[in-house]
Amino acid sequence: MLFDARGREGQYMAATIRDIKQKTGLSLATISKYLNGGNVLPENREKIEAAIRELHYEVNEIARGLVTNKTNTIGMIVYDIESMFSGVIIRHIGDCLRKAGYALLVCDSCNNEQVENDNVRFLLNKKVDGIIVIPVSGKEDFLLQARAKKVPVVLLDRSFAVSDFDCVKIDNRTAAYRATNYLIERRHKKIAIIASRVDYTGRERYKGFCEAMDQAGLTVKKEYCMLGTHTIEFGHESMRQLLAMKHRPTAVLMTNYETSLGAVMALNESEYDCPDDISMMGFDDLIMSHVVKPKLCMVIQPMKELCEKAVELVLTQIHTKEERPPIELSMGTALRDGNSVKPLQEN
Amino acid sequence: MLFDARGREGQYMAATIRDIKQKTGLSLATISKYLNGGNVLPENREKIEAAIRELHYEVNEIARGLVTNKTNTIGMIVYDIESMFSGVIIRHIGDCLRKAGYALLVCDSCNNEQVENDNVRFLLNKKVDGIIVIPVSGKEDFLLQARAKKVPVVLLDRSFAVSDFDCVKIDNRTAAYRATNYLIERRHKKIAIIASRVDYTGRERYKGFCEAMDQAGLTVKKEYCMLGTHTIEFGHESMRQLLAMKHRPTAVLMTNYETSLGAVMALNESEYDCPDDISMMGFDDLIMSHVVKPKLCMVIQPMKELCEKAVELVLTQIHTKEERPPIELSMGTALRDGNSVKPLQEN
DNA sequence: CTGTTAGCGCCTTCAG
DNA sequence: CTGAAGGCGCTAACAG
Repeated sequence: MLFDARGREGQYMAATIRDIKQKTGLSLATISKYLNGGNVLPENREKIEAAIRELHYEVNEIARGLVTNKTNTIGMIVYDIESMFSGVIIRHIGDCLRKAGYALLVCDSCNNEQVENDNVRFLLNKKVDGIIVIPVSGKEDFLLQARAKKVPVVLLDRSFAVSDFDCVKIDNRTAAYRATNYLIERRHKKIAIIASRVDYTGRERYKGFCEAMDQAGLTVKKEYCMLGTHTIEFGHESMRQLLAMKHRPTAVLMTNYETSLGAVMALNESEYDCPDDISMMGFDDLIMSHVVKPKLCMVIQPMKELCEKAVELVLTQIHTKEERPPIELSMGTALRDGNSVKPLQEN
Repeated sequence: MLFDARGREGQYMAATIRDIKQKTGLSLATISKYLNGGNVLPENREKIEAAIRELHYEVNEIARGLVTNKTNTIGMIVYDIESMFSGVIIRHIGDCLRKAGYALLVCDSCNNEQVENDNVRFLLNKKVDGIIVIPVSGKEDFLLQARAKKVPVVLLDRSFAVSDFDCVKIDNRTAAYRATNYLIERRHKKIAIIASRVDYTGRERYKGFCEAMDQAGLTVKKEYCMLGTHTIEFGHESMRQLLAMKHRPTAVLMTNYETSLGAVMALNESEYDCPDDISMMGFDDLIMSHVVKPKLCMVIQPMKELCEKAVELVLTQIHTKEERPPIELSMGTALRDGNSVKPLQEN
């Protein structure tokens, strides 16, 4: 049995502010003030610091949080932790937050709205100061609990049709519009698209695609529009179907990372060659474009900037008490060249 | 200004156990007991449940944790959140934990020992009940703080040379040994290896490689041994160098996911073809093998089982107070066939 | 089964 | 600048 300075018994008890009170003879208030950066007489400061070293004292953030109602922690909810997209985002968000003196708490929604909902509860329970979220779908109900508790929320990458929350994303419609135009300019007419119909982002990209086609006087063939889930599987199956068609498209636009991956897989398993048999244009460069041969043409999102802005938004929400209307930031994208699109001849 | 039942004022105050005491006329103890699943008179239970609904009461886990000294939360520290390997692990760990009624708190070490160290502190501050960690390197110093506080720790995938902590991993030496043999059986003699010298795991795999070579009477050429960091960049640069050699190896063994990725990238950028010009064998199937052409031969780790065991180990540590010597679990691997290894002719 | 009384570890008024 | 007292929200003994 161990007994500490206060005569408590147990396996292990961390030193508390009281232990250092006992050691220094100072009052709790003085010590607390020191811990929070207040002014203390030099000799007292000495004493306190010595005691802290000696007792290996560390502030109990839980107890502190209980009274201050702050944790200096931001929660992040990603739709799918297995997606490389999530990994990159988390890395950037974490970096920004660290610099700002905040910690990050990550949750995985497993592409499941129920889990997503639980995640918000969990973070709220952990009393995070704010939440950054890449939602699973287009429904924002699960965020209402945060709103009710006045916890700042920022949407990242995927927003909702009409949203009441701060949001940082790319201009999805324009991005898809330009990517489609890139194909059209190279004389492609039979263009297919693989997009998510689950999230708002996917639907926006689909619209950009249609706009570009319409504007070029090209008809959007219904069987060329593969609208489904935001998954590798869907990308794979869609590409498989497209390749099996009697009238194969000459080009395919994959509008997110997962479906891009799946489509490439399907192509590799087939007897067809890119770009000779079919041209491909992807979304989101995450290493994969370098691993795959030929190098994919892709729409590039400014990941780091997106994250910086998202962090900036939560932190300002936290530091300004007054309510303000939600801010929606829309950033531009770039088109990165590759060898996966073959210019067709004038027919 | 809002005033709640107790006359407090402020922007927003969650209902507390006291509010429901006021509403029901019951004592704190009774309510607390109800909340913790104790037996309460039916009529009182009614009252309490009504009050909870009415006030939207939710337990404040922070306050609860302060007194129980438990959080029902496990911390997980991964060496690099951008690695798909991390994503897959986190998903599985999260699933297991959820089923067991525990929450997961994820930290990214950014491949940086300093950050790794901070992460442990962070988790300890958050009073997690246990920690599962995939370490950055072979040093275990950063875990001593956890040990000092008697917080259970389990190492996953990467262990240390001599470790004092529970650990779940694969039999790295045998895995590499078999992979090498696979190449040797196909008459390869000039075999190169790309491995990490940073972590214990990498060094073990290197040993397995050497053993197989020795046993087959083949010499391990020094310039064929690329030992460096566990990164895409290193894999890329190593493969570049190997391909540029006058006496190119006929086969390359990439001993982890990151270097496998990098090596494939380098190959794609080169004028060489796999398996005609060079054969390749990778580690860790994470979709990539399907995206890459030709399909890679790979060593497959039982990811799900690894995670299940890791969770099992932390939870038992948590639930049994007695100290016991550390357990080290070593699981077997499988070799998955592909088209990336060309059998050579009898020379 | 219920109520009372102490804390958990810390911060924050207020006097001095 | 310092000290004493009260409370954050909840649980854990005890009595009854």
